[in-house]
Order: sequence, then C-alpha cells, then structure tokens
Amino acid sequence: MLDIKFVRDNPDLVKAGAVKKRLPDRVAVVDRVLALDVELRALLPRIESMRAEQRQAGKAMGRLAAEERECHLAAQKRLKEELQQLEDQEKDLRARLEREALLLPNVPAPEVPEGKDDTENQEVRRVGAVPAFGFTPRAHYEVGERQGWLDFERAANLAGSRNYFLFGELAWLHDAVLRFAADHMSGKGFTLVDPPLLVRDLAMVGTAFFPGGEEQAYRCEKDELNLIGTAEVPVTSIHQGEILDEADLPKRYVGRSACFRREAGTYGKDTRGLYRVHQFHKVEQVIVDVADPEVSRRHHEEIVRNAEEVLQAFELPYRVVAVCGGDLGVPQIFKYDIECWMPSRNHYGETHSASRFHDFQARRLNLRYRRKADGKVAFCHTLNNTVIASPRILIALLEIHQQADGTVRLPKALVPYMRGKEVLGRPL
RNA sequence: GGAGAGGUGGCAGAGCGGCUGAAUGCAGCGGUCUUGAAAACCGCCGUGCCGAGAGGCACCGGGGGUUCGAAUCCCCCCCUCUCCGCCA
Repeated sequence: MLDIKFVRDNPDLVKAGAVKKRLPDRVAVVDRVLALDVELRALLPRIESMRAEQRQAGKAMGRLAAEERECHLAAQKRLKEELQQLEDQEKDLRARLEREALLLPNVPAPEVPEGKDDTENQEVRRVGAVPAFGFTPRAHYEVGERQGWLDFERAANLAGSRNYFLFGELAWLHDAVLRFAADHMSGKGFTLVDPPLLVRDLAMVGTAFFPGGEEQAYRCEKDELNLIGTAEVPVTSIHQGEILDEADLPKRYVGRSACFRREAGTYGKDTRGLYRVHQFHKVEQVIVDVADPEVSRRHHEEIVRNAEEVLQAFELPYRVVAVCGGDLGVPQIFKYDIECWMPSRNHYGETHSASRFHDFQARRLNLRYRRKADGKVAFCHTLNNTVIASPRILIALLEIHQQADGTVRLPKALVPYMRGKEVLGRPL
C-alpha cells in the first residue's frame, strides 16, 4: 500500500512506476484513486460538521428537562436521517478507494533496470566457474531416477503433475540442505520460526500476494484459509497490528516451511523434473526494521550475502541479477534474484529471490514502531530473501556434483549433515 | 463440536446509555533536587483523518443494529481463558 498523500503529491511518479513494471492497467488506477480521494475529502467536512452539531445537541439534550426535549427531538431525527445518507456515501467511497488503492504498485527504485521480463534482468556478478565435465552430464531427473531417488510418475498418479517422490539418500539430502540453511542463519542471530502454513486473507493481502495472486494459492474455502506459497507470508505478518519498540529492531527471522503453489498458467513450462513443483520446502530470511532507506539497502545486501554464503558452501556456481522493471512484482522496490547454474537447462536457473519493500507491506499489515528520537509512530520497512528452497536446489546439487559413474559427490559443508557420507548413490 | 467468562491507550486496569477520548497505576519524555545516579516531587504523555491555523471528526477486538445520543443495550464474526467431548 502506498501512502495516499504520496500518491496525491506524486501521481506521475506512481504512474511511471507502473509503466516501468509493465503494468499498464495500473496506470489508470492512479487516476481512479485520486478521483475517489477528492470525492471523499469533499464529503468529509460536511459529514463532520453535521456530526459535531449532532453531538452538541445530544449533550445539551442530556441537561434538558423532559418537557423541553420534545421540540428538539424532531430536528435531531431529521438531522440523523440526512447524516445517515451521507455516511452511507462515505462508506461506499472508502470501500471503493481501498479496493483501488490495494492495486497500486510500489514505485520501483531508480536503479531498477529497464526491461520487459526476466531475459532483461541485469547481471550483477558471477561467482564460481561453470564446470567442464569429462563426460556428458545428465539432468538431475536422470541422475535421480537411475539411483532410485526420484519418482515423478507414481507421484503424478496420486497427486497430479508437478509432484514428486523423494526417496532414500535424496530425501535425506533435501533435509540436510534445509537444516544447513537454518543453522547458517541461526548463527547470524536470526530467530528460527516454524509458522502457520494456512493463513487468513489478512496475511495474504498484508504481504501483497492478494489481490492479484489468488490463482496461485491453494485455498481451503470451508475455513477461509490459504496455503502459503512462502514463509514470507506468515513471518512478515508476525507483528501485524503491533507497535514495536525501536529498541527491539531489527527483527531478524528465519522461517522454515512447506510452500504450496498452484502454478496456474504455467502449463508446458518446466514440466520435467524438480524445477517447477506444487509443493516444496523453503528456509526464508525476513527482516523488519526502521523506516530508513539506507538501512533497508544495507539489510538487502546483507540478506543476499547470507544466501550466497550458503551457495558457496554448497560449491555451486551462481550469479546475482538485478531484476528489471517488467519482472518486478507489485510490492517490491528492488529485487535481486540469485540463479544457480543448471547444466540441464544450459543456463542459470532462479533459486533465490531477495526483495526490498520499504513500508509497502508494513502499511497493509499495520506494522509499526515507535521512533526513539521523537516518540512518533511510523511504519516499518520489511525485506526478505530465500536462504534455500528445496528440492529446487537439488537440481544444481545433483547436476553440478554428479560424477561419471552416476554417483554424486557431496560438498564438504554438507558431509556432517549426511552423517559423514561423502558420496551419494552407488556406481552404475 | 457443546457450556460459560472475557477482549478498553505501550502495558496493567476502572468505567457498563449523555458531564468519558476515556479514572488510576506502571513504562516513556521534560524539569526540580543531587558531584553524578537512584529515590522523591512537579509537568507532559494514544492513533488516524481533514484543515494554513484555530480547531474539528473518527477510533474502547471487527462488522451490523437500537437510540436524539453507545466503550456502555441487541445481533453476527474473530480472538483469549475455563469446563465437557473428540483427537495426532
């Protein structure tokens, strides 16, 4: 949610932001919001003065003798009816304004690159060499199926496409990377959180997945709950409605959860393997802090580094990209993606996404803090980034570390998490 | 799932149709005192919206309703607690 005052003062900036994000239909939203805002503010003074009159008269009434009341009552009743009508108008205006305002996209930072989609994201840096194999490398699903670790066919039979069974050592590896990631973040002072996986609309709207993302979420209509697509949703919402003490900031959380995504509209895309699946697990870092763009920027760099450290520990080549306007979501101001090299795609594939929101989510969540300097209340800034998402990361691990004989070498960092094992699978 | 009790400012906790945006305590801020700190004492101290300002309006879990007037009465929902039932 944008500050309505900001929209009033900078309509062109907001529109330009929507254009940069390639959301042409949202440009018109700015004008609609402004028009409703004008209408509402024209109405308010009338309502307020009527209410003031009503209140004064009401107070006087209390002091009046019973027989004096009669003549005042008639006037009061008339006023009441008139007021009622205006209040209905006000309520309707506010509802429409709210509905439109939720559609306004956050304004992208000036340093967000221009571009229409992910092909125009700007590479920031590459780390680690793309390996040269002395043999023809196999795709992860081949490596996995040959070892009996993966089964997509049986999973599809009972759960539909984009589902998977992980067996044996691969299931353990899945566990190991998540555990490693949680440990890594815990060591940096992030508090581990095991959040609710089913949440009310409040949290979905608050983190700005709704409105707009309804088609991507599984919904339990009976209970009006939604399965989360990422721990960002419940973890960023932890302090929803609260006024935090500045002394308690920043809040650093590392959420660990299953994630569910319908992947509607992706038919025919990434259909093989573990890349795009309905259900996965993720360890996610979330920071809530004071409303200071400079502080947010520092946190952003910090959470990207945290993720990079994990990838370096996993000995995976990757690159960091600055996401361009057209690939940026509605709520973000700036976003880095981290992509790991995936031989089967012969390209880097997205494994991490680090977002900076400023107070966009906090406004929707009514997430505030009291400033030490002046005792005033302000909306927080929020950020989040993946630490590790599995099984997607298993693609890179299996493909990069596969050996000619069909086994998979474990990076040293993961060995302790696999009970000392250094190689997975048997030679084939 | 059934029966009861309750949700009030950062926290605790009064109020239960008009004089209550809300007593009181704690915390916070400013001051007096002190070499300094503590204690004591004095003052200030909710949030949002509109307005250049004076000021006005809204908000006592959320939404409806009754009433000239609702934190206070009624209905629905959400949450917390207690008892019963069921259950990993």
